[in-house]
Amino acid sequence: MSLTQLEYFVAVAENGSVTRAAEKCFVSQPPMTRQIRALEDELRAKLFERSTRGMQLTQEGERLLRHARSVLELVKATPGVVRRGG
Amino acid sequence: MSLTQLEYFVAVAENGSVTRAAEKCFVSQPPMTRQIRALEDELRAKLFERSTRGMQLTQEGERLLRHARSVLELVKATPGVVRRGG
DNA sequence: TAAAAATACTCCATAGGTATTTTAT
DNA sequence: ATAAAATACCTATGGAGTATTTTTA
Repeated sequence: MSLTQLEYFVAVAENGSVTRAAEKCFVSQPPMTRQIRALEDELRAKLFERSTRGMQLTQEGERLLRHARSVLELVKATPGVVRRGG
Repeated sequence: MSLTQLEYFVAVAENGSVTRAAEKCFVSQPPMTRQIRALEDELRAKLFERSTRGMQLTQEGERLLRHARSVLELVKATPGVVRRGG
């Protein structure tokens, strides 16, 4: 698992679509699709239902979404923690 | 910042030495040295004092150590969160 | 002078890009 | 028929290895 995968995952969840998430993240669609699948493979969990309308979170995906946001928040706080304590 | 960098950083902090930390992590010493420096560069913080006796955490390093452990704990909990909720 | 970290370089794994195909509505 | 995801293939960035040099106690 990488922080990039968590970022991509949150973006797809928030946009309901790999295509739109990829635009927001300034990457192309295929790498983002691959990272999402790699994350699903590693966690042995189906995170989204796919359709031509986009990507719909599963129950497991919903749980990962909350958790991933916590991780990314913590990471984002790192520079402040290092200088000012936390 | 990457999870690997945080793992390497914690290993160096715990072992007081890049050389020993590298052995524990089954990587060689130069990559680990480089990742630690990259982390210092990105955070614009000196994390260790270097000497021939090894690496000694600075104040900023001490703060990062606590924080990095939190991040890695959270990441480690991910598979459980996804299946059983968290 | 001996230990540890730092550097130079090479190589390879993998992340990302473009083009295309598949799928589902 | 179309809009989205998935796949195939290629490229390039960066992470890791070996050999060596620099540093400092």
